[in-house]
Amino acid sequence: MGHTVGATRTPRDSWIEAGLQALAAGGPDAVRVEALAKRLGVTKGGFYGSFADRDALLRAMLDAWEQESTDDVIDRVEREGGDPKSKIHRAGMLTFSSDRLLPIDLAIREWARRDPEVAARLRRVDDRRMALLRELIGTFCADPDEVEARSMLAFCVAIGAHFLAADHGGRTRAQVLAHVADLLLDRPRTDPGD
Amino acid sequence: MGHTVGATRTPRDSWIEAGLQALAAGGPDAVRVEALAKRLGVTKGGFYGSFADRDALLRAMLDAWEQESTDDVIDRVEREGGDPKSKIHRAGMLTFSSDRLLPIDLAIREWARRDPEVAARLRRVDDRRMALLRELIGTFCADPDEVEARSMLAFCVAIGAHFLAADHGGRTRAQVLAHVADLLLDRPRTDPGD
DNA sequence: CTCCGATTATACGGTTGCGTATATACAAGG
DNA sequence: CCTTGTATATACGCAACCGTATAATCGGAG
Repeated sequence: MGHTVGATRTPRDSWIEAGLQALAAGGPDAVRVEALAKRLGVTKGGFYGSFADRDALLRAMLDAWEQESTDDVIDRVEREGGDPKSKIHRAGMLTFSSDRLLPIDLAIREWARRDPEVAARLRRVDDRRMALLRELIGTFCADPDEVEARSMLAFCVAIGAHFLAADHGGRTRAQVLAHVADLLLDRPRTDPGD
Repeated sequence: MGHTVGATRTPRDSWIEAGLQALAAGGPDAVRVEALAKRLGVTKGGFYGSFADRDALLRAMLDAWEQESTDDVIDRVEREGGDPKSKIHRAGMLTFSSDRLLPIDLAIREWARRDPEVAARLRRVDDRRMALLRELIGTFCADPDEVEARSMLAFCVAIGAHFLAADHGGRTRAQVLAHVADLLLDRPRTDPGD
């Protein structure tokens, strides 16, 4: 009876990856089954063998993203070591400078404002990232309230810079961000008079 | 011959306002002519008397938003006076704490990432807001680079806080933001040793 | 009251997208 | 080579939405 394994011709992961690319490029509304099929060079015929419906794909996409942008990133940051400041930089680079993860992250942030289930997942991810930030900033800043404020600032800049359209009066965005990093990650100053 | 003015039964502004509400709630894709008509208690019949097509409505919505969130806000901030710090707070309140303008602003920010015309409008608006921030922060901070960095930080927090899902370890979001405001808007410290 | 012009309702054709049903093509077992 | 099970192509019904065409409706002028 059992003839073979029946290796899917276009595996489940292909749909997920194409879906994440579409999400990054055009938001949740751009994740359309037929468009993904076209992009993969097939028709939607095989889609419903791997997923019950479009919603199942969206959930699988969120699962993949959550995995990739928490465990994977944090593991790598911890494994490669370095001082706190360079760890923060590396964590930021891995998620917010990756051509792959950054657009997905931003799209999911927009999505989360309108879908509670997505918001819950984003909360889990952001909590882990903030915990990492707190831990690292706490190594050179004593006041817990100020640690929290600086972590919030660092996180908000990492995200907000991509939603901000303003110029900086001759300066490069990168130059301004370098100065911002100085303000947040140098000069421990917990209180005037040290 | 001229019989009357022909006052539109559901004026152009009604469509624009309904469109902005839909945009705030569901993004650009949620601005659908028939849905707005239903919301206004009419059918789409009269829509095409006020607008050439859906795109014309979208442009008119952006016009109205640009007007309302630059001139109107800035005029009011300047007219009501006060010290720089309270002006910044008032400007922030007017745009980023308004139940009306805030969701529209965030939706347009998402939209701008995918539509160059929207991005150009957002740039105009953000440039004016940043100019105001620079001017106000410049009143108590001497170094122009640091003024720029602090302005960037303030703006990024105002936006980013709404895209951030993390908790703050027992603290309220408002408490953290208060400490953030202290860091950014107090303690002029341009250099250690003043 | 009657007529007129502008506004809106209704009906239509075209497009896009989801999910299902049926038929075809492919890879491996016998 | 033929059988068999799975993956995919094709075709279908359904719904939402855009923009247009035509008919009904409303408010004021005469």
